Amino acid sequence: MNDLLVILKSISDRNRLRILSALLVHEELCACQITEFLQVAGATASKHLSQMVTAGVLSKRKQGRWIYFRLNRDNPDLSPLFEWVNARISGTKQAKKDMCTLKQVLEIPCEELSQNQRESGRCSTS
Amino acid sequence: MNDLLVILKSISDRNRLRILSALLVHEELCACQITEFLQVAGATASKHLSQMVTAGVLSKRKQGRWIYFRLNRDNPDLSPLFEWVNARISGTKQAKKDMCTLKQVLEIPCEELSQNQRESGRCSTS
DNA sequence: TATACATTTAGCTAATCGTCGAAATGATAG
DNA sequence: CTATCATTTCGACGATTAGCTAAATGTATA
Repeated sequence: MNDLLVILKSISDRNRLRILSALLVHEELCACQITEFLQVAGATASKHLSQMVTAGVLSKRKQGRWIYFRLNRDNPDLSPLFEWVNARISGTKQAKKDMCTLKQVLEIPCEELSQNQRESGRCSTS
Repeated sequence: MNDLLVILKSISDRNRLRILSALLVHEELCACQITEFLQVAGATASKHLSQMVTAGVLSKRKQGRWIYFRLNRDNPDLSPLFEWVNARISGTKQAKKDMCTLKQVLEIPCEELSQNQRESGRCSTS
C-alpha cells in the first residue's frame, strides 16, 4: 500500500503530471529539455524527476553529458495506469498546449538549452 | 487535465486511499463508520470524504440520520482506476489489517459509534 | 414545533511540499 | 590532469494540507 501511495503521489502534482504526459508522447527526454518545458529552475525539475524515478514511474539513462528520462516500461503493473492517464489527459487544453511547447523545445539542441539555463540565473557583471 | 489532477490528489493521501480500499470491499459505509475505521476526528473524516466526492470518486446518499458513501460507479471512466488500485492494494499488509478492523467496526451499530465519537472529545465534569 | 444529533464548516497549528539560488558532485572533453 | 558543465544536493522560504477543537447546520424524531 505504501508503494502504491508513493506512485500516486509521484504523479499527483501538476508539473509531474505534465512530465508524465510529455513522456507518454515523446519516449525520451533529457533533464534540460524537461526543465525548459516546465519553465522551472533546474533544481526543481531534478527533484520532480528524482521523485518519479524513486517511485518507479520513470527510468533514467546517461548518455554523454546528458541524462535521459523515460517511462519505466519494465514494470508491467504500471502500463494500465499509463494508459488510463493517457486516455484522460490527451485532448485536454493543457496537454495540447504542452505538446506544442514541447515541440518547440525539441528543436533547440541540448547544448543551447543548458547554456541558456546556466545564464538565466546569474548576476550581471563582476 | 485539472480534473485528472483532482482525482489523483483525492486518492493520494494515506487515509483517503484507505477509504477507497474499504469501499472497494464494502460497497457502502456511513460517515461514522469511516471515522471509526480511520481513528480520526469526525471533522477530519468528513473533510476527506467531501474531497473525494468533489473529485467524483465517491457518491453520497442520505438515509435517516446517517450519510452513506460509496464508490461513484456512474462514471465508467473511473472503473479502470478502481480496478488498478484494487489489484495493487488488496493483499498488502495494511489492507489486510484494515479489512479486519473494518469488520469489527461494522459489528457496532451506528448509534453506538456516533455516541462514542461524541463522548470522546468532551471535557469531564462541569 | 422543538429538541436531539450526525455531519459539516470555521479557525487554528504543525507538518509537508514546491520552489528557488547557491554550492557540490561527478563525469566528460580537451 | 585539469577545466568544463549537466545534474543533484543543500538550505531556506512561502504555500498548501492534514489534523484538531469548537461552533454551525440542517434534518429527523418526539
